[in-house]
Amino acid sequence: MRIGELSAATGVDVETIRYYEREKLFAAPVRQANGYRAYGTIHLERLSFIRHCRALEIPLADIRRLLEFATQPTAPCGDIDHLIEEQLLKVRARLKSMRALERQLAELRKRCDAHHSIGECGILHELVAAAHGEACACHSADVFVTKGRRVIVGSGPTR
Amino acid sequence: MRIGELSAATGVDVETIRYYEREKLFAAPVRQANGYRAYGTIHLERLSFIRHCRALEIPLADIRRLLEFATQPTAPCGDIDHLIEEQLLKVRARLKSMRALERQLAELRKRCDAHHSIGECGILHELVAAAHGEACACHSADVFVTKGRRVIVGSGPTR
DNA sequence: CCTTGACCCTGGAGTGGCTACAGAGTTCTA
DNA sequence: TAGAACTCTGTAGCCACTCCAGGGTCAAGG
Repeated sequence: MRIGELSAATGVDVETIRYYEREKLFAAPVRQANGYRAYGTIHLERLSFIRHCRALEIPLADIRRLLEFATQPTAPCGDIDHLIEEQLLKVRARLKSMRALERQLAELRKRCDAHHSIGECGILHELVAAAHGEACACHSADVFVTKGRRVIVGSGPTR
Repeated sequence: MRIGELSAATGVDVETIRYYEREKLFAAPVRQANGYRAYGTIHLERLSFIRHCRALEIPLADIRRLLEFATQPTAPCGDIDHLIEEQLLKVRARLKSMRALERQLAELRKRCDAHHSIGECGILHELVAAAHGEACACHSADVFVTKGRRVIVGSGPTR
C-alpha cells in the first residue's frame, strides 16, 4: 500500500501521515525500489488507532505512551486508566468554560438587535465599557478561567 | 506607567504586552530616556479591551478589525454584529463536539473499573477494536466532526 | 562605593498538530 | 509521448503566546 492509498483508507492526510512518522508515532515503513513508502495492515491499524485517540483529543505524547503500554500486556493498567481520566477531566473543564463563553457571547449579541451606526453599537459599547472597568453584560464576575489559566477581565485600574 | 505596572494593573503578562505591540494591536508607546516603555491610560484601556475580547476567544485578527471599526463611529455596525455572530457559531459548534467527546470518554472510562493487567484492559481493548474496524463503545457513528474537519474513525480496512 | 536583586531591553526559539509549499523525481493514463 | 497525478525531501507557516540568553538600568542595603 502506498501513502496515498493509506491516506484514502483512513481519511488521514498524506502530510499528516508523514508527520506522524517524523514524530515517531509509528516505525518508518519499508521502501520500494523507487523510494516510495510501502505500508502494510499493521500500519493501517496503528494509524486508525492514532486517529481514534486524536478524535478523543488525546495529545500525541499520550498516544505514544498508550502505544508503549500496549507492548507490555502483563503490566498493570493503572496508567491507562489515569490517562483517560485526566483527559476526561480536561474535557470537562474546557466544557465548563465554553458554556460560560456561549452565555457571554449570546448576551453580547443581544445588545445589537437593529441596524445602526458603529457609534451607537451596543456590542462595541459593551466591549469598551469593560476597558473602563465598568460592569459589562458579558462578564458579571471579575475573574474566570480560560484554557486553564486565570485571566482577569472586566476590571481595570480599580483593581 | 512602566510595562510591569501595566502588567500588574491588567493581569496581562509582560511578554504578552510586548507581543501585542509587535503584532500591532496597539501603537508603540513613547520611551523614557533609558529606553523603557512609558504607558498611559489609553494603553491600559486598550489592553483591557483586548483581553476582554480574548476572554471571549475572539482571535487577534478579529480584535484588530474591531479596533479599526471603533475609529469609524458613523459607519454601519453590521460587520461587528456579524463578527460576534460568527464567534458565537464557532463556540456553539465546538461546544457540540466537546459534549460528544465527553460522552465518549466517559463511556470509555467505564470499560475499566478494576485493577488488572494491560492485556485485559477494557480501555485499550476498545481503542484497539476501533483500529480493527469493529464497533466501539466510544464511537457508535463512523464519522464525526472535530475542529471543523471531517474525521473518519471507527472504520478501517473494510471501507 | 559596591553588591544584590528587581526590573527592563532585544532578538530568537519553542509549543502542538498539523498544513502548505518548493523543487525534484516517478508512475499512470490518453 | 505528453501531461496529469502521484511521491519524495526539507523547510516554513499557522495561532497566541511563552521562555530564554545576554545584556542594560536602577534603587536599596551594607
